[in-house]
Amino acid sequence: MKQEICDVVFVHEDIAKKIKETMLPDEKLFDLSELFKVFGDSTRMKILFVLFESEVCTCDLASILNMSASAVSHQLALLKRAKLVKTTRSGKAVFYSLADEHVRTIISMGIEHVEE
Amino acid sequence: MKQEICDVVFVHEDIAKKIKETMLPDEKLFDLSELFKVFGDSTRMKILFVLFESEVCTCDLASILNMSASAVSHQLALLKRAKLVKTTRSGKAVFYSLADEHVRTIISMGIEHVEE
DNA sequence: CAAACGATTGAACAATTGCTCAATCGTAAA
DNA sequence: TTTACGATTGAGCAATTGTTCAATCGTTTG
Repeated sequence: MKQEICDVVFVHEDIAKKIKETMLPDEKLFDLSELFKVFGDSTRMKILFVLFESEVCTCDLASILNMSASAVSHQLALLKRAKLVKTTRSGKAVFYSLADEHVRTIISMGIEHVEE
Repeated sequence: MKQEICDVVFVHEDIAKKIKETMLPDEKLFDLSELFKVFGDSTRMKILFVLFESEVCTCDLASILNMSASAVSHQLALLKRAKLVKTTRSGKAVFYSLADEHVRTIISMGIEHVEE
């Protein structure tokens, strides 16, 4: 039925088949989009940018971004779940930093793109 | 010695000041997150991945992704607004392809990351 | 020990987002 | 011109998301 309705689908069915074969599994495409999603919020992007510059505590982040500690903490928890940041406790303060060079690379790349 | 207290806000005020100075303007950080946001949805990621492989029409995309043409078209419109894809009309069909090499690079990078 | 304080957490709420459905547009064939 | 069909669009709905608020945790200090 779909074949009758849309000749195009018919004409391109072999292409479609080839593409389906080279497609990454849905799960990987999902993971990939989930990764980008974490960078896709301006609050988190600001946080990441700050951490790109320096290791700071929740309190400082809240101050720098002019947000509540709670809001910042919620986003930090999310970033940590996504393994983009890591923590060190020092007394009452918890210091956050970027998890690895990979994260730095992604941020750098994004900045380059935006700076164009 | 990231030391005691959150007088912290006070103690780290100079750091905060420095960071604020090196911060990209909010607008750019916003644009940056908006860019990533487009990649941060699995439907759009699938579409982009298909276009990474080949130029295809809306109808083919719908077939390949097993989605309604309407749903696909909505996402394509969004991708076009973000200038990640471009179009060519050929008769009744509209063919979509990635807008430029930059987009390919971002996708490649993401795939590499996920393939690890 | 109790108080102070930075950080975290869960519930609730508003805003955003992605899909469906129905209507419509644009192009080509009858 | 009329019909067919791929594509697009807007309204509406459900799911998701980001923030606030209040309560609580963990550590240090009095």
